[in-house]
Amino acid sequence: MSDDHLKIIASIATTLNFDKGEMIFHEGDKGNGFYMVETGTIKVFKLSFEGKEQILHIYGPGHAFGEVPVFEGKNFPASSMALEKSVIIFLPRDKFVNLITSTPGLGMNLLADLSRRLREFTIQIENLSLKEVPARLSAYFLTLSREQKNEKKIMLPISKAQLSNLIGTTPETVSRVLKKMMDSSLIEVQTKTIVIKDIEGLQDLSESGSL
Amino acid sequence: MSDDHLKIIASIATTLNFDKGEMIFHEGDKGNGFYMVETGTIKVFKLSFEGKEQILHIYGPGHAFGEVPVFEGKNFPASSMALEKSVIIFLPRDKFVNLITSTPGLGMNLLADLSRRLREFTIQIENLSLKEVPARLSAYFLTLSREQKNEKKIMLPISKAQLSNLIGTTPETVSRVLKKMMDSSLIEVQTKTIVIKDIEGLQDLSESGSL
DNA sequence: ATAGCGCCTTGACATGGATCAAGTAATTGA
DNA sequence: TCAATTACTTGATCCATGTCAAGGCGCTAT
Repeated sequence: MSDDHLKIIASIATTLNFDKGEMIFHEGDKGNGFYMVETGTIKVFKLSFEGKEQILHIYGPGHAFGEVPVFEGKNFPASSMALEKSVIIFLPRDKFVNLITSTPGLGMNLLADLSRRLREFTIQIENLSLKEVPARLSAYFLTLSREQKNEKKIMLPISKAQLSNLIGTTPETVSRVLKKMMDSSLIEVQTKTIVIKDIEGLQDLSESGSL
Repeated sequence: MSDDHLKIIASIATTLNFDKGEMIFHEGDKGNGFYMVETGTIKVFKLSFEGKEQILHIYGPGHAFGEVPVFEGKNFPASSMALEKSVIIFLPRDKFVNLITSTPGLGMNLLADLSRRLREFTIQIENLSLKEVPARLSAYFLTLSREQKNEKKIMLPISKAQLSNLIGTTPETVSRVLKKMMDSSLIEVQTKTIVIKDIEGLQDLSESGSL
């Protein structure tokens, strides 16, 4: 979203504070507006009947979320929680809709934003359905490596437990796969830091391979 | 999408014919426009390295698809194939963008459309990650039952092989699970027709249960 | 009709990853 | 800084589902 649009939005929005672990909205709630991360980190996730969690997104500063029900006039398809102390901008539905219709260009930006998210879901579905855990983990590290410019040394922005819920597995499996990746000299792990030792190997693994 | 918008679109679009099995676009192609099914059925899908397929959408008459790259200015994140002889409406990118910017209201409709698709993906991810095959199959039957108004007797719109790719499994597993569902008197299967005998049981199964 | 070809079913087997349980490391807060 | 809580690791076991292989059913076209 452009800076101009951000300023317009900020001027009519309210800010909300959330502590770590606090819920921002629940699946099934009426979608009453539009949210944006100002500081902190949030997750958007689904819980199964038995309490298992699948994370759909992790968003940091500048990211918008929770718009889907605004455009559809329905309720939230997933829940959201602050992963740390966070400041969230909130824009009520009616003001937001006015804004879109009165601001040409903003609509196109939103279309692009939703499209990007559809693309990401496409990849997530592909990963869950067509790839095994080692491939999903490698793909995640490669994504982090691209996002953080420090190509070889990446910082995990979330705990390994959250990571396992993001890639659709368990902490135990993540732990075991990380070990195998170290044994194969693909990476080195130090708590929250991962050093990529063999980026080609990681790329192969993320596409097809097994360990 | 409203009838008015459909008419406007039809007036500047071209129509394309596809035979069963013909590709409409390939993952990675430049997104050069926007498609809509006029007659027939199409699938949007991903292929893994090893050739395994995950179907993302199955669309019939009236459904738009392939817009994501238009808004993003990138390439297709998935491929599309006609599942039967189909007529497809195609609108080139530049004409489409003009149309959106010059037609207030259309943008909001598109936002709603993309939001609906995000919601569907959310459910698909939940299903793949948090539910087992019997739950996914039941959920699919319940969706069909809602879509087709003939509550108890539903018609499979696709082959069981395609169905297995849609719910992220194999024909063998579908076959076995269907058998178990018959043994439990949840459904009756006659080739392409499914009769729901115990809708409550199916609902339980789609949420939590195993057979 | 019936031959032939896909689609579907069934069985035997292999395996990735979940779960349960116990121990170890790392953070947090008083 | 140390205790307490939480996060992570490791091992043993189990199970759902994938894979391979063979057989049967049902369309479609001649």
